[in-house]
Amino acid sequence: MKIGELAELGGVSTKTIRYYESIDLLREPARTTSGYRNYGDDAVERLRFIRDAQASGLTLAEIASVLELKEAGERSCAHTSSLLDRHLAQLDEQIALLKKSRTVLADLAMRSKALDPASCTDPNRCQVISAAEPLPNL
Amino acid sequence: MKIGELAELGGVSTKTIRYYESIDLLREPARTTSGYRNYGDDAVERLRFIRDAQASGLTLAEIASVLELKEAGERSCAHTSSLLDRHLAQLDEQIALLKKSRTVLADLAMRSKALDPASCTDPNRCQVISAAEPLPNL
DNA sequence: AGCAACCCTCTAGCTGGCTAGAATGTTTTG
DNA sequence: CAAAACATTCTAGCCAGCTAGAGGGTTGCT
Repeated sequence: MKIGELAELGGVSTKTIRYYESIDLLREPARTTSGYRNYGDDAVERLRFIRDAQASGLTLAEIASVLELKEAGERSCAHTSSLLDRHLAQLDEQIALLKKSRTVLADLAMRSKALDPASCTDPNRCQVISAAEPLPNL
Repeated sequence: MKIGELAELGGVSTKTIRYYESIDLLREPARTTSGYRNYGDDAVERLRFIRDAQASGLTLAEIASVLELKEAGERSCAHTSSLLDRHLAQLDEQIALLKKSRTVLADLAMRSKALDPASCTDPNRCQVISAAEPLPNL
């Protein structure tokens, strides 16, 4: 199958496929005599795996490492599992941070509505924002 | 005050200050005869305002627009207020998305531990990941 | 006079995940 | 047999927010 068909089946663009190849996420496929990439059916599987793994929050680099391990004959799911665990922890952290931000931001928004605009005179300061606690880094 | 001192007081690097100037977030300061940037005390306020606003989740572009309005003599906090409201909505959306992702990811992680590794043989697929629902885009 | 610590401008690169376009070659369809 | 639809490689750019380095000049102290 040619790159266009693979792109169609995998739900990505041909450019994306070539890009994936360039970062060694997809192996170089066979070529036709005229130089066109010629994929087998397994390429669709692999592409979909990438898409699903990406949707699970793994970066392309991480996906590459999973695929590499699998290609090397690694039978265990431990690597994938630990990646997932790590992402779960990150996700929790992120959610906590966002919630904290939300609290502060909601506070700011309320304050901005209660303030007297006429008292807002300093061009380098904003009462709404300056008066608030700084948020944790996102 | 010279750039190094301002950087120190503002908690950023001198490179960052020059960068902010390059994107018109900071105005061009006066210069000494030898060409050094020479800041007044208000620069510290402005830099801190930028930092605080950034911590509130505003992008540098948005901060620039707030500062621009203030410089133009805008007395009302309406702009800032609406920016904050918009960010609040975005934040809520983001949190909801992350929570959804978290649920799916936790499910995946559990599944990966319950699976029999020996049955994981297809180098292009991973039972853990392929079996799951795709997550919403992050 | 020498040296460190500061400052200047300018260009280029980083992160991640692509996307766009130029210039060219091939395959398929009518 | 011509046109369209596909394919190729290559270079360059996007987003945001910086950071690094080259190759200089200035300031302040001894």
